Amino acid sequence: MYTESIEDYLKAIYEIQTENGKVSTNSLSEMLKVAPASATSMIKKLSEKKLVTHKRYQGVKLTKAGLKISLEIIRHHRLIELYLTEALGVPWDQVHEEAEKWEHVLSEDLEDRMDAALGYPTRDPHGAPIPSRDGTILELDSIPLADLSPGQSAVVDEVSDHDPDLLRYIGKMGLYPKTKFKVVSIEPFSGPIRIKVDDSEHILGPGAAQYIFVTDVKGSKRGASQ
Amino acid sequence: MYTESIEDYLKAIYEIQTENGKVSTNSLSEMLKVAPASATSMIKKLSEKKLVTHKRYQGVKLTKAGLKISLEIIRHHRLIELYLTEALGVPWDQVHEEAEKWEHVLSEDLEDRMDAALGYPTRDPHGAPIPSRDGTILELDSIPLADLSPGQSAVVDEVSDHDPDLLRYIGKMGLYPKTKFKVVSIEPFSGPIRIKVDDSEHILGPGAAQYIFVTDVKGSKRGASQ
DNA sequence: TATTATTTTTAGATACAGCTAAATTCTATT
DNA sequence: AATAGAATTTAGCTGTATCTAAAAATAATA
Repeated sequence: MYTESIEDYLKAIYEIQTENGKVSTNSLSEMLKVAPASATSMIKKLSEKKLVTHKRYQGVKLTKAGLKISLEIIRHHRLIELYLTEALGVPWDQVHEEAEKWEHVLSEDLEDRMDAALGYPTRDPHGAPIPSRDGTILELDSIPLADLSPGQSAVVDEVSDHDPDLLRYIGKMGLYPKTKFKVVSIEPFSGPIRIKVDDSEHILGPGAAQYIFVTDVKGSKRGASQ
Repeated sequence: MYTESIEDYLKAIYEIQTENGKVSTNSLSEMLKVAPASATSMIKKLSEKKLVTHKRYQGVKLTKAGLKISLEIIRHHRLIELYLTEALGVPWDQVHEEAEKWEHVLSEDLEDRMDAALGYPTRDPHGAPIPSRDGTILELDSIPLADLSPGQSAVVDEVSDHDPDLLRYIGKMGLYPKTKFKVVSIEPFSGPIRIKVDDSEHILGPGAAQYIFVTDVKGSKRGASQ
């Protein structure tokens, strides 16, 4: 077994790798809220344990072994998030924080029990795919809501789970995963977006629209505002 | 918030205090499986934080503040044990180990949700009382099964939860808390005990009978074998 | 290209919680 | 009361994960 800290780093590396491609020392230190020097020394340790490859001054990349572990932790995290909402009614903006602690202490046995109790789910409450036990994960091809054009309709696929305020904001509009909506208008220059959900209209800040990913886009695409 | 280690020590001190009275450095080091010197240095730290009182070479005692924290952790532990058996079907010999890890990461909010989901229970799966949120705990006056006399009947009140093998052994005989049984015979000199549970007879080693606590004793008491 | 700015790494320190070995204090026995 | 044995404490060391400050390497800009 690895330390909690090692697990946190591996998970962070996976997430940065997936979202941004390159994983720099700084990006890690920011995500984990530690000093850059701390990230450097942990990278060294991970590298010695063959969990990441690292060329000095050139970022890190997960090895096969490192990827496996990070997906295990992410599986824990997402199963727990879903379990907490389904079984204990925890609001979706709180489950991330709880799961951050629980993911490190979940036994294989309990993982299986939760999985079964939830009916072997594939998505967490924010729409993020839950990796399978053997370490495969669904690749999403959803796009930011901000990229849609007026008149288009789409279905919410996933929302970012890091900011509870954002989640409450999104929740207030009912924009949960699998919710269908239509774009009424988009003001240019990253202006507000008017959307219609279930016949009620909402105005969405572009900051939020960046973190809502959608799929099943229908309707003609007009020139997107840069 | 206190470290996991501090919480473990406080919990151990409470348990030893309750079972044995005096809490020595050695008893702590044994229960927590650390070297005596490690216990000494932690005792020093707890003393500085006013969580225990300590006179050199004379054992420790929880302060009011220390007692409060230890009961909080024990509440977590026992709620989690019950939750895992009730909600996820974890066998009663496994819940202790899981709870040892979970107790440290349970938020107040989740504590309340589990409590409510379980219907505000007062006992854990082993019959141990669950402290209330405000830090009160039921004092049990049950006695070891080993102290009963042939012919007496009683009800299982609590069983020790530390040894999974023992729990499986007890479980095989159906001696769960609230189970009524009758003592058929007790061989002298700490010999085996014959008991009748639901019309089926079992033989119980005296080692086990020491860790099963009973209440509601009925029938005449004959001279107990020393 | 030379210089500045940014990023990353090294060096050295701190806190935590554990360890062993040796010294101290208490308890029990002769 | 003296002493042997057990319990406890002190002293000093280890490993993990963090930090700050300074040095080195890379990237950006004049």
